[in-house]
Amino acid sequence: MREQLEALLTAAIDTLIANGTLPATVTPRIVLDRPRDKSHGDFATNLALMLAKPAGMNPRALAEAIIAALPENPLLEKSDIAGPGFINFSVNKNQLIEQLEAAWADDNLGVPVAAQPDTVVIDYSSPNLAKEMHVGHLRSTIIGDAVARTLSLQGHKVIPQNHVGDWGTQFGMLLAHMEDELKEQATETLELADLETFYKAAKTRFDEEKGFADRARQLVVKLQGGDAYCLKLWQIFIDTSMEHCQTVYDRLGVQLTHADVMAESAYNNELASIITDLREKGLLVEDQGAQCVFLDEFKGKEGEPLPVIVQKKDGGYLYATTDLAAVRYRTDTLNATRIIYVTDARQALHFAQIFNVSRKAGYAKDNVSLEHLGFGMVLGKDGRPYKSRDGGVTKLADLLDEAERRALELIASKGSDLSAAEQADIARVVGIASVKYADLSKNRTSDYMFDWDTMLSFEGNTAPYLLYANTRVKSVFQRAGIEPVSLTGTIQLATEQDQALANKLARFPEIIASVGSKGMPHYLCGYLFELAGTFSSFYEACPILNADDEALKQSRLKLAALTQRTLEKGLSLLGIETLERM
RNA sequence: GCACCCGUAGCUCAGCUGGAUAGAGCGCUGCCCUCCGGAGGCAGAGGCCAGAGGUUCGAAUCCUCUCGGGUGCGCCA
Repeated sequence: MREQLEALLTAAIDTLIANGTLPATVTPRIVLDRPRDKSHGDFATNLALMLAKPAGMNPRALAEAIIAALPENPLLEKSDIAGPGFINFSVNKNQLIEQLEAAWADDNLGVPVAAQPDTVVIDYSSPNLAKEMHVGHLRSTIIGDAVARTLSLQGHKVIPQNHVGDWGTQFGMLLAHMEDELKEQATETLELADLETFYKAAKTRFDEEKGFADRARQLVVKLQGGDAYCLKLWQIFIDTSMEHCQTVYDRLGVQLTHADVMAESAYNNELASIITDLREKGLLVEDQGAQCVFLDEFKGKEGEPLPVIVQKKDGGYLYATTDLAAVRYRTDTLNATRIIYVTDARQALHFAQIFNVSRKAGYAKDNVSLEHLGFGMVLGKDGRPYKSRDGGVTKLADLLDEAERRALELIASKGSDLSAAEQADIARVVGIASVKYADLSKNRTSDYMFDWDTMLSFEGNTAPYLLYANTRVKSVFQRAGIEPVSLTGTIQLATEQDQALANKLARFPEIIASVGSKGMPHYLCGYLFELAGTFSSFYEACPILNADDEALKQSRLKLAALTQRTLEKGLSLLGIETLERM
């Protein structure tokens, strides 16, 4: 609907340029607002105000000209000029109904399939396998998953890449500690029940035990030199750690699988050629023994160009090198047209540099979009980075346990008549959903405060509220014994509330479009919350099963079913499971 | 020192590429249960959008400066 109107306006502007009303030099962005005030119509544009100056016209006169130049169309009921020169559009009611009927018949609820699908590589989660997943990995994992799902729905080819850290220097100390543990256990397989404990033990020995650190360094060199024994130990560790990750992904309802893993180490064989290539392209400069690419766009402490170091003076490679190799692989081999990185906002400079070098080296041509979707930190109620009670990092598995435990307490306290098993399952869904939704509903770019009470509340923009709203709509159908698919009548907009709900439902596709283009899942959360609220008002004011006549009843059932499907689809795009009862 | 992000109601947060009277939720106050799940609905109070300039027909939004908070900046990732 928005797209249709944008097309109409583009046509109108073209007409005005063709007939000389507007200078050919203007290339206006078509900006359409959804006015807050209903008296301003369904859409509004400030085009006339923007173009008044270049056209040398009075804004209101120009607005009239734009309206006159709009092609004949069934979409608009009327176009009014308001205030200094806004154009307010009212959409034809039949068009609104038609759109909803189309959405009704569509599994994707009217979300259009991209005309020119992108091949989107989305790099997210990417934990360091040396440790167990902790809160720090939560945001990347679930934001990335939500964006990936949204892009898939839009018909893009999505290639998730879990760029796990499996090759850092800390693997030396882990291998050294592992070697000793294996000797003690006298087995081929190592029980790594608690990776975090194992890591801490190795770290302690590295810091305190004499000789251990040296052994660790030697093992790194041997490992990176391809020593079979070291590789074997390393592989055992990596496999175990990956299994831990997969368990967390499965619990979180994140779609990542083993097939999406493209570890750092997978690029090992490419690193030398990256250096050679950069040198051939004249981008490489040796500085203090290190191989660097200097970028004029980035200034260092003294205002001098900042280097990106791609090879250390000892010959070792760095994460910048690996990231460059990854860009090349993603464009050359995966044919990406869009590469998205969902990482901590603190890595903004790093990615700006990588993107810059990638362009200069030709790893990413102009037709490839490189995007860093940064996100803020998870803070505790004290405003400091979120920590567990003992002050250490919180393991993700523990966090999810606590979420489920708290959800179960909450459900039990409501006095449910459901069986213990059902309650446990509901608690699982509600607990996980609450953690994810609390995160996804916040603006990605800012830090947010992690607060159990708020996220588990049934009031406000929370997962429990939306899950409840969804089941409540479902219950209308259960009570009436009606299958939504059996509904026959067409939608009618009998009252203000029917109309308000219809308008809200019709906006779903444009919300999806903005989530997909900006990688901002919180737009969808805000929309779902508004939709649930609009439904509540509708539900309060409009009898459904007791509607005045059968046609109205059918219409309202259809609006209700559409609301339910939209909620469920929206939540599924966020990677959130829904419930039949709660 | 330089760079990036942030500062919106008592609290937690929205505010979509500048747009019409700055919005939610919690908390607070007051209404609404002969009615499909009250885990609701309706209404009210609560704001110098950190501050000062500037650009514009129009600024929470863009530019400059100040104050306050966070983060990053050549051989970790």
